[in-house]
Parts: sequence; C-alpha cells; structure tokens
Amino acid sequence: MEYNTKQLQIIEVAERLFASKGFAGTSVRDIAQEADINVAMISYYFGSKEKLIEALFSVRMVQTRTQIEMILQNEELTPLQKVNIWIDMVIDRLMSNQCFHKIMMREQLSTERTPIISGQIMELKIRNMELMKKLITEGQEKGAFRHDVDLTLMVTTLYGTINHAMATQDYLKIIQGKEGVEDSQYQLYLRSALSTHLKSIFKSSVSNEIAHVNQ
Amino acid sequence: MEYNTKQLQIIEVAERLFASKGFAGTSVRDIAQEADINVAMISYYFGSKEKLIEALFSVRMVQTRTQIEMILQNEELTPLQKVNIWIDMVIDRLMSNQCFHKIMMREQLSTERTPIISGQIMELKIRNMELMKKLITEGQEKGAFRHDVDLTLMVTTLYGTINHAMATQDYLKIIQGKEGVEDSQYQLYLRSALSTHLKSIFKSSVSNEIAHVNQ
Amino acid sequence: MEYNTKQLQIIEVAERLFASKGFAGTSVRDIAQEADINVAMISYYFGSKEKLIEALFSVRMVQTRTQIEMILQNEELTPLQKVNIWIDMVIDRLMSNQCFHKIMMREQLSTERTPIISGQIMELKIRNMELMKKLITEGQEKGAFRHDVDLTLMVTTLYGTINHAMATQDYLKIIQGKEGVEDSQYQLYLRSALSTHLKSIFKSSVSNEIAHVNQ
Amino acid sequence: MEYNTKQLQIIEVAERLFASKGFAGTSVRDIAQEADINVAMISYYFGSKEKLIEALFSVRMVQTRTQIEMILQNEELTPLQKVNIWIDMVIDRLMSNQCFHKIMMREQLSTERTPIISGQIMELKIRNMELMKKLITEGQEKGAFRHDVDLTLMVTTLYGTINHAMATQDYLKIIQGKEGVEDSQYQLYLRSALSTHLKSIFKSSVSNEIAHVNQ
DNA sequence: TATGAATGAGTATTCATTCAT
DNA sequence: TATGAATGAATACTCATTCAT
Repeated sequence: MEYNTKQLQIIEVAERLFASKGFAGTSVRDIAQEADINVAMISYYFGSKEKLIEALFSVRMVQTRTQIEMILQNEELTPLQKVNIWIDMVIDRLMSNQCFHKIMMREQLSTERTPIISGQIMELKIRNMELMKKLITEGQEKGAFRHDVDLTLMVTTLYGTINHAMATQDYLKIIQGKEGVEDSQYQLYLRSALSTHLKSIFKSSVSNEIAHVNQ
Repeated sequence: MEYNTKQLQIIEVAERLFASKGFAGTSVRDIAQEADINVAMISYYFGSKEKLIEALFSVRMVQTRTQIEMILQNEELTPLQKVNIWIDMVIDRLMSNQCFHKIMMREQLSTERTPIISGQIMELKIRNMELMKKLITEGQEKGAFRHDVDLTLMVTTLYGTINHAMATQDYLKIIQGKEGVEDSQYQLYLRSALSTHLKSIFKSSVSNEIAHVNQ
Repeated sequence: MEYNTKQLQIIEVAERLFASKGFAGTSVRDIAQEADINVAMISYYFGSKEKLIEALFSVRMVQTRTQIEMILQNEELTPLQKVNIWIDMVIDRLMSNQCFHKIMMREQLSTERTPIISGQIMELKIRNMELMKKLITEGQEKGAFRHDVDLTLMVTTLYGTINHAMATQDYLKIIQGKEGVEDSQYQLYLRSALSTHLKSIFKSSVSNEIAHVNQ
Repeated sequence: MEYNTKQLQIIEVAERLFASKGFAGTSVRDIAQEADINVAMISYYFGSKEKLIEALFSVRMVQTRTQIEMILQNEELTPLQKVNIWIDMVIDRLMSNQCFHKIMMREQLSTERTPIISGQIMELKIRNMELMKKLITEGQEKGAFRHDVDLTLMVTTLYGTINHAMATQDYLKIIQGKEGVEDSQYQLYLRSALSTHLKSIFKSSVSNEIAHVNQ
C-alpha cells in the first residue's frame, strides 16, 4: 500500500498523538487540528480512525522489516560482534521511532487490538525471535556462547529494558540528576548508556568469555 | 484516605477494565455495568472518572510501599541473597498485580497523566531506586559486587523485563509453543523462568563471582 | 413491551415525522426538537433510531391485532353484512391511523426494511388474509357469494384503494373541487365515500345478488 | 429538456436506487458507484441531487403523456372495450416502470415534495381523470354505463390496486404459495391476474350488463 | 468536459456528569 | 444514601456540494 504526502503527514501527526494520549484518548478532531486539515479528510483518506492506525502500522512495519537481516550475514564478524551490532540496531530502531514504539507497547497491553495490528506485531516478534535464535545458535556452535541461555527471555530483556527506559525517561532524567540537560542531548546519552549496559549484560550472561576476574 | 466496601469493589472492577481497555477506552458505564451498580454511583463516590483512577492509584500504591524494606534489613543474608530475594519480591509484586501494573505502564507512556498520579509514580520509583542503591552499595562495600554497574539501568532492566514479559505474554506463550497450557499454569512457569533469568543476569552482571568458567 | 408516557410521546412525534418525511428523511434532531426533548433521550429511551421505529411498529401493531375478530363471530349477520362491517372497520382503522399506515406503505416499498418490521407486517397481512378467507368461504357455503373471486386481489383492492385515497387526498380534494373544505370535514366525507364505493364494488363483484337490473 | 446518454444512464441508476432505498436513503455516492462515474458528475450534470430526481420525473412523465389518448379515439370500440383496453394500458404502464412508480408512490406520501414534482404529478392525475371522465360519460350517453359511479374513486381503485399489488408483491407471492416461482414469471402472472380482476370489477360496478344471473 | 481533492454542515450515537427525588 | 432521568458536549463518520485543474 502506497500513501501520498498528505496521507503520510496525517499518519505522522496521528503517530505523535496516539503515542502521547493513546488511541482512544485521541480524537480525530485532535489529529485534524494538529495536522491543520479538515476532519473529514481522515475518513476520506483512510476510511476510519481504526484504518488510520492500521495504515500507521503498515507503514512503520514495512520500514522495520528489511533492515537487520542483511548486515548480520557478514561472515567476518564474530558472534559477539554480531550480537553487539544487533543490540545497537535495536536501540537505534526503537529510540528513533519512539512514538511508534510507544503505540506498540500500548497495543500489546490492550485486549482491544484488532486482528490486523495484532497479527503484524506477532509477525514482527517471530521474525525478531528467529533472527536472534540464528545469531545465538551460530555462536553456540562456534563455542562462543553458553548453552543454558533462555533465548526468549533474553530478547524480552533487550526490548523490555529499552522500552522501559523510553517510557520512563522523564523519571530517569530526574533520578539521574540530569533535569537541566536538553532533551535531544539526554536522548544521546541514554542511547549510549543503554548500549553499554545491554552489551555488558549480554556479554556476561551469554558469552563464555570470563568477563571480570579479580576486578 | 479510606474507602468502603462498595468503593473498593468499584475500584477493583475499574482496575480490571482500565488494564484491558485503557483509561480512555473504558466508559463509566462499562464499569457500572460490570460492577452491577448505578452509573451515577461513580460520580457520587469518587467525584469523577479521573478521581476514580487516582483513588485506584492511592489504594494500590499504599499496598506497595511497606512490603520490602523490612525483610532486607536482615543482617544474616549475603548481599547476593538479598538481591535475589528482592528480585523475587518484585516479580511477585508485579505479577500478582498485573492489572494495576499494566495501567501504570500505560500511564507512564502518557503525557496526559495528572500531577497526582505522576507524583505517586515518581515517589515509588525514587523509593525503589534508593532501596536498590542501599542494597548494591552495601554489597560493594563488602567486596561482593562490582563497582562499574549502572544502577539505574539495572533497575530498568529488572522492571522492563518483567513488564515486557507481562505485556507480551500472549505472544511469549505462542513463541514458546505453550499454546495449550492453561493461563494460571503458564503464569507460574513465567514467574519461575523470570526469576531464574533475572537472577542469572544480576549474578553475572553485578556480582564478582565467576559465574561459569569452563562451561 | 411497555412504554412510559415520555416514550409514547416520542413515538407519537416520530410517527408524524416519519409519515411525512420518511424514516431516512427524518433526523433524530427533528424528532427531539418537535418533541421538545434532548436528542440524547432518543438513544437513551430506545437505543437507536432503528429501535425507535421498531418500537413504533410494535405499539401500533398490538393495537391493530385484537379488534376485528370478535365482532365478525356474530351469528345473526348475513355474509354481506359482515363484509360491509369489515370494510368499514378497515377504513376506520386505516383512516384513524393515517400516519402509521403511511409509514407502513413506505416500508413495504423499501428493500431496506428490517427483518423485525418486515416480519410484523407479514404477520398482519396473513392474519387479514385468513380473516377475509373465512368470511368469504362462509358466504360461499351459504350460497351468498360467487365462487370465482380472487380473494387475494380483492383484499389488495380494499387496502390499495384506501391507501391510495389517503396518499393522494390532497390531489383528490382539488380534483373533486373541494379545495375550500376543511381537512377534518373532508376526511369525514372521504370515509363515507370510500365506504359506499368499496361496499358497492364488493357487492357487485362478490355477491350473487343482482344489483341493478333495468336501471 | 434533452439529456445525453451519460445523463440518462445516471437517471436510470438513480431511479433503481431511489425506488428501493428512497430518495433520502440513497446517497449520491451510492448512485455514482453503481453508475461507475465520479461523484462530482451528479452535481456537474444535474446541479444537485434534488434536480436529479426532478430530471428523472421530467423524463418519465414525458414518456407517459402521449400514449393513451390516441388509441381510445378509435370509434369502432364499445365503451366497455375501451375501458378494458385502458385498464390493460395502465397495468402495463405501471408494471413496466415499477421503479418509477414506487418513487411516485413515495413522493405522494411525502410532504417534502418539491413544487416541480408535485405539479407534474398533479398534472398527470388531472389528465388521467379527464380521460377517464370522457370514457365513462361517453359510455353513459350510449346507455352502456351506470350513472351512479364515483369516477374519482373508480380511478383510485384502479391505481390503488395495481400500486398496492406492486408494493406488496413479495408478500403476495408468499401468501399465494408461489415462493418458488421466478420473479419475471410471477410478474407475468400478476399482470394477467390484475387484468382479469380489475376488468371484472369495472364490468360489474360500472356497466349495465347483468354479469352473472343464476350462477 | 471531467475529476480527484477538499470542505463544512450534517448524521446518529456515546460520553461523563448533574439533578430532583 | 442512592438512583433513574436527563443533559450538553463530544464522539466518529457521512453528506451533498464545490473547486482547482
């Protein structure tokens, strides 16, 4: 499905509002006003509010699909290097599309999600899980990774940590005593901190390398 | 603030509905019908729908406060034992009050949260952080824990992992091939799996013990 | 189903408006304004506009059911007398509830009618037909009525004539040169004219009496 | 007023939809979609939805006007023969243009009809009435017809019976136990049944012939 | 001549809340 | 204390029509 400039603009505004107020909490009037268009345009372009969020998902999901697979086929990287690259890519993907991923967090919480969206999320999750599985088993075969790792929960930790950091960043900022720091500046800090943190966790939990004797 | 039986019953129903449909997605009529009371009762007892969710937070927050502190003052436990107990307590607290914590996850995502709720969440987070800080620094002083741990992100990982597991448990169930398993049964499994997983992460990331040489 | 005074008042107004502007052509706002109530009351009392017209039908249909059967069981009347009484009763019923019967005419024209309404109309028609059948066959057995009468079309003529007269009474008035006559006055005239006309048709078409030799 | 092929095609579609869903119940989008044209075309070609139905009336009315007069000037026919021809022509005209006549029935019920349409209907009715009057008085002068006939109501019976049969043909079909019969087949049957029925009524009610002594 | 885009007024319905009792 | 009735504002959506091209 292709969307024109106007439609993409509406989707963008909707994404921002759905992220901060929720789907039910955002009225089409809100969107129309923010996007500076007539309310009727939303029905005109998308059919309904429901179809709008489906359009939003279809656009963002497509963007997500292709990225990762390619890069990790590089044969010259060690398993741990691949995992680290992967972690950085996930952080980048989630942090660069915070609005969308907030919406997705919410949708995952809801029992009201439509089969269409629910299906897309499921598909994405399975894709992620398979990629991860390939990555880890490859490492295990090469003797670099441990065999007693709960893969599913490792992925849960990765996504959970980033999501939770994103969701609570206002709190984190205060707790970390960085209230003065500008938002964009803080985002950069958070990305790098998450990167270090998650790589460290993965290294010590997954890899066979002795991380820190006598330290 | 004290609430009578009727009020507590309403709060309970509201919690369940807010959790599954969101605050904006739940109408006071839904609540009234589910709780088998008159619609007017909600305004009558709480003043407004907004005040109802505030009441819900104040009730659940109070329940949360006291628990942990006591137990961890036990001098006979090693730092790692205390961390493990703490992990189990958090898992238990979150998993036993899934509805409430789903609501809290949503509220943290929202920019619409009232100062009252926002304040309560902040207070809770700071309390958790302080407890954690005490726990870890105590371990560091005893030479049991590493000094290069990002405390804030460690807590984020703990809560993020549990929350994400809770939010996506329907997916997890399918991905793990446990579609047939009964819900209550799966909950038990998830708790124990999370416990093992998180303890392992904490042990390998935080403690100085060499977790797995030559494995 | 019982309806309270307010509901009956709304139904009455709705009936008048549906009759003159059609169902789709009448907005709930029109009804609310005419009935001097809040728009929301219609949804409140009936659930929807659709349910309102169903309520209207259920009320009017009930009123229609019982009337006729009784009277025609009188054993002292000749078949022709019974037919004449029946004709007068149908005229009276239709002319006294012109609004409702206009709505019914429209509904019969429409392919959009709901199964509920459609079913009620069908039921009524079958009842009428059976009554008529009993009346005529009784007359035939007594040798008073001809045997070569198309019963269904005889009923069609009865209802069709009255309905058409009702629907076109504004034209009839002009054509008959009675533009000056007051509406209520004209109604009385029309009833009596229809009565004479239809009785004459039935007598000459159905009965074996020689109506007018050497005239 | 002349209409081009495209316009006539739109009118035809509109006629079908107005007949089955009513004027208010049919949207210009419905028509545009069914006619496979752009919505704007309707405003473009006719100015408005209102003007479209006026165009429809003007087209169909013109078709109606000329037919009958000529034929009945034939001097060789008896008055009763002429009446019978006339009955068949009316049946044919109404049954062949059921969609249009359903719309007309509705319009006659409505108080919302525009002066244009209302005027056209009135004109047609007066024309019919005059024709009928000529027919009957001619018969009376020749001693073939009774003098005590209510002409207006006789016409009302003719049109009312056919209209009512048309409007309720779905019911008639069931009542007559012809549910299996194909629609086109049933139409043929109905026409011939109506013809026999109405001719019989007219003969026995209007003519001086003794229809059925000793039967 | 024809049309996709756009609009503002309109649709029915639901909302949280208030009021009289 | 409790509630059925009522309300006005808001909801998503559809309408006939217009406009720029």
